[in-house]
Amino acid sequence: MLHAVTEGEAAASAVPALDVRRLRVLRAVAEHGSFAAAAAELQYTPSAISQQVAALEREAGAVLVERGPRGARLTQAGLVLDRHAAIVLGQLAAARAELDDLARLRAGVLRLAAFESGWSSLVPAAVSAYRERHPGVELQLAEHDPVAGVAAVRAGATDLALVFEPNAVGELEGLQRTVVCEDPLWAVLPAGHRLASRAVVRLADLAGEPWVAPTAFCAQVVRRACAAAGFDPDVVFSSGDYGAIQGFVAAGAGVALVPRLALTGSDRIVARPVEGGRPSRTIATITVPEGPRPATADAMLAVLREAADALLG
Amino acid sequence: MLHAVTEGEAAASAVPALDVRRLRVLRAVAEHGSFAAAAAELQYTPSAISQQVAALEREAGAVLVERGPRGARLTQAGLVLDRHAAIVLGQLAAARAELDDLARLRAGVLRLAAFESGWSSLVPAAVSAYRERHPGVELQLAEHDPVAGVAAVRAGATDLALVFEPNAVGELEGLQRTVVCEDPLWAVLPAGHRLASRAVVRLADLAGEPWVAPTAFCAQVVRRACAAAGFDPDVVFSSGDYGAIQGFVAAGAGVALVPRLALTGSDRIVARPVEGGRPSRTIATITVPEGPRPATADAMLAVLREAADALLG
DNA sequence: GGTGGCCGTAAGCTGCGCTGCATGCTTCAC
DNA sequence: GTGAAGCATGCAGCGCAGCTTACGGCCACC
Repeated sequence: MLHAVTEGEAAASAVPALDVRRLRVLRAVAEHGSFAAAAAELQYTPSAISQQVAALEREAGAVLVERGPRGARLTQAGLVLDRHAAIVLGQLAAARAELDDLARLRAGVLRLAAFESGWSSLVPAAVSAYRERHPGVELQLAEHDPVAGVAAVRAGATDLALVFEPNAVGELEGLQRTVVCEDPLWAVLPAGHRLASRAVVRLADLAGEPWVAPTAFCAQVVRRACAAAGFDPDVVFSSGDYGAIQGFVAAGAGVALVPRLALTGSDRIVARPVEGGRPSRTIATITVPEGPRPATADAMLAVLREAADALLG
Repeated sequence: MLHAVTEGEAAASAVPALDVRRLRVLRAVAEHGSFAAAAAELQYTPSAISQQVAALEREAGAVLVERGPRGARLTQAGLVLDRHAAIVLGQLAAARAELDDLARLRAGVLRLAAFESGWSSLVPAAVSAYRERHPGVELQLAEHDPVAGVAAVRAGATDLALVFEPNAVGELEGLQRTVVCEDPLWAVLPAGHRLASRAVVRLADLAGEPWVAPTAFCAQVVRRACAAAGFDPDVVFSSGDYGAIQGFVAAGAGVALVPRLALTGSDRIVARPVEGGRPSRTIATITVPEGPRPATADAMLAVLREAADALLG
């Protein structure tokens, strides 16, 4: 260090900081009325107490303890410092308690970002279970598409992003991805459709139908499935919302592939599992790695998995 | 130490205390957003910051800082601890400020115990000047005879005892005595007395008079003065209160010796200096020694001396 | 007048915590 | 693609804070 000593350093050396360990010693002396008794409580020798108090008096710039043959008693300055010491030590204890609450999920925050169709069943079920299990944790919920969700995690704006795949998210460098479940795509047909009576639908049988397809991020999910079945769907309508898509199907506009967790259950449509290839989207969570990640996020991941298991049976 | 390790100790070693110096480091990291910048502010090397934060995370039992290639960012636990750290450090600063106020007499308490006749002129004058000079200091006043005053100082119940001598106070072991002034004894005569026309009275001339004398602690003061003048006063009335004594004299009951600071100034009596031997009582303060003594007491001693000079001038 | 309890000082040793340097990683510029 | 810069981190080394032990002075009590 070649720099000249700054004013700050000079002041700091002239007025040394009050050492909290020594405040603890002062409190023990005040409580027990003698250096020897304080030493016994703190598992030190009386000599150590004497040195600590002397050092604290140097730091405080005042005599804090009146020594007598019958023990020790605090001076006015000592009483003042003792009062502040009680607050400081109490605050440190409060800090430790809150850290403990955080670790044990009795307190804290979870900021969750989820894609739109997650809100139809998975997220509500998980949030409800989470609130019941960890009532002390504050939940802050937001809707983000996968790309925005990952960006939010990277920016520190959210703790856990629920995403689906395939998506347009690029590299996950420095982040952690954990699979929640495989969400199977089911064929959705108008109630009177010729294939509506079948328990299972082959995707190739829908090759010639008019299609209602999702837009934007969800588009890839359906397109890949159809490509795997060997055809390119004839899209007559499209929407970014699976609810709207199912509405179009109910109106007889065409057929669709919809993730099971996004099904609405209207009686004007039928939803059927798809055989051959078992098309699905993957639902996963994105977080920062283990260390910096809050415990509230791990707990939410567990709850999300349980909710998915329950919903997908 | 043969005792087994107690639970408290085991817990203390398992959960080390949060070090306040490290909280300062955490705050700097939070403020500047990187270990390197925090190191620059605190005049440390980045390595030291890294080690301090690592140690603090061990103490806290949680990861506090999310390290990235673009700097560092606090985790939820880190933010919680940072919030508490702000309070703790603020409280320490407040403690230092209050100690400083105490040393500079902008705050604090002075507990003053004074003998009865001190209240007639000396103490009111001193208290008035003290309040004006140190308005931040709280004054707690009590009346105590010299013996009780010294006992109160010894017990820590008062900071400064105003006493007179001679008195019945024994050893002052471990206490400090400081003379405020010599308070001359004046002869007090009824307005029409045969010696009332003299500017100065010889004590021996009053040997044959009927006397009004003080009782208790003040008795010695008068008895010694008369003994020094070669006679034993013929006491016809006595009272513990110099005001009452002067009332008796005004009523013509006899003559008296009264300290000048206890004179009332009635026009039915005359007070005259005494020549030969210059009898007096000594007014002094009793305190604990220099170190433990609050600065408020030293200031009061100075004010008492000034007030005495002004009154006796 | 001895004895025990109190606090204070001196000497010595342990361990914390700093520096300095080298390393791995990422980002940016050319 | 490659070099330079910035960041965090691990390791060796060393200074110093702060503990213990030992001893002394002081006072009260027996």
